[in-house]
Amino acid sequence: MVIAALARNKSVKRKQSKADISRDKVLAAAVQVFSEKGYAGATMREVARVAGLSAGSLYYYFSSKELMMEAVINVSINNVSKTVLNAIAVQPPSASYAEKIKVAIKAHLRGILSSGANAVISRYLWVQIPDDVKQKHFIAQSAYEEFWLNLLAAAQNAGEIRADLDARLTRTILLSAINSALDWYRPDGKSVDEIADIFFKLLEGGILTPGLAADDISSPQDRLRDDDSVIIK
Amino acid sequence: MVIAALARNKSVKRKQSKADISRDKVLAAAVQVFSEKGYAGATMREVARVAGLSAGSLYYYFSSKELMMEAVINVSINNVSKTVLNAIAVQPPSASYAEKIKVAIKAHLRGILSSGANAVISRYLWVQIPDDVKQKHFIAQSAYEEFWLNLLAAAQNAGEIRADLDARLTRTILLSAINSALDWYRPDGKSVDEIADIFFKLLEGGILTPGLAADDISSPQDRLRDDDSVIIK
DNA sequence: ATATTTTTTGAACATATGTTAGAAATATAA
DNA sequence: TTATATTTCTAACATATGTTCAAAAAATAT
Repeated sequence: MVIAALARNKSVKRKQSKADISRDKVLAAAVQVFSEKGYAGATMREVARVAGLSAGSLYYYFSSKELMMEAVINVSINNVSKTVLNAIAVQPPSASYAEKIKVAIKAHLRGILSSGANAVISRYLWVQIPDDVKQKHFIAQSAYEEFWLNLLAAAQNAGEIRADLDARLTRTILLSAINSALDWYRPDGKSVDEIADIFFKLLEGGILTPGLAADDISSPQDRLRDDDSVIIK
Repeated sequence: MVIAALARNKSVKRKQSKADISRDKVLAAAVQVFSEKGYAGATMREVARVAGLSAGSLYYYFSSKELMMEAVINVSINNVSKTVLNAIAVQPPSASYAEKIKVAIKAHLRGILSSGANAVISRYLWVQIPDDVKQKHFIAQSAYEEFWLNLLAAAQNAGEIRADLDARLTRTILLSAINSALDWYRPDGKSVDEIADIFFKLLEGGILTPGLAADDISSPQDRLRDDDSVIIK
């Protein structure tokens, strides 16, 4: 076990043992099943079936369902965060913040959609995860979110983002909006780049035609009429 | 049972029987537990505990967990969709599409956040629901989504929404972004109105300062350098 | 080829869960 | 009150699930 763990370490070069291959298969299966069924809905037996092993064998690699989940989350967060950080890193110093933000968005989108079977950081998983598992990965998660906050705040300082926006909330909404692609992205539909383009457009100009944006309007909830029919168009 | 069902019908006036009260309690408990734990993670015994009944008693009102879930989804979708349709209905004929959209967004936000314990249409529930249950409520769900598509398309025809946006995808992203509030909204943080305001601002002008929006940039994923450090600001 | 280590299996266990059914309790009607 | 219908409880069932463990199988080393 200890030796296998050492050999598994990427920095130690060695012929990939059978265990390494199996571990990868199991992890991939776990990603798939957990993302499809959620934490509670996923069963060890199904993960095993997808991985092509028997249920008992899973415990040779992950000593509990919780630990397995932990590995799955790890893979997801690191995947996305690495993809984004790398994309930003190769930006030339001359790049504007707006350009950096665009690159980051595209990379994040690519990151979450490329994780094989529909990625996983997803919120529907998050809510079901046992608290102690959450805690551990809260750090990695918030480090990544901090990165975004810094990026947006810096852009705001540089005057490239409107000053009247709360950077923190904007980041939250922005990331949520991108992550939501996990819910509706279909490989047979629009490409990742096409989707990214739409996001860019929305961020650049909003959805409303310039000059026609409506002012604040009084909230209507005070004067409901139940029998009113609704006609659009 | 049949009589009770009739009495429960809102259009038949009658003293609210004990069953009606209990059914409401059970349904409320179900909403809470399902939204906190997801479909698979929720147990009938916990729903019973929250409702203040024994597990067996639940079956007097819902003959299976699936049927219970169905009722929960129903409540959620109808809640939100009614709130939004009403809000739109009371708009004066003179209202612009931009105004209508604003009202609809605010109403939707209010709708999902007011559903007692953190609402439920949420996507993390959706993915876990048995297929046959999904099917039934697919109709209500898509009717509501159709409403949004019509609203956006009409606005686009009237020139109030930029012509270069795909109405369908814009709707999907917009609704997802708003729904994501379910994931991060905290009653002790910003108010619903404050959040709605941020959404308005984003839709109106995007996040970038006008005039500084960057042009398309070459995708960077081809030239990764792994050892580059990432410096923001 | 033999011995040793690594990987996988299959059956079994304890527990949790959805569900049922009859009895008990409560409310309603006569 | 008595009789009837409604609502709730308790205990039990069948099954599903996370997990364990000794043995078999496969890989590796001697």
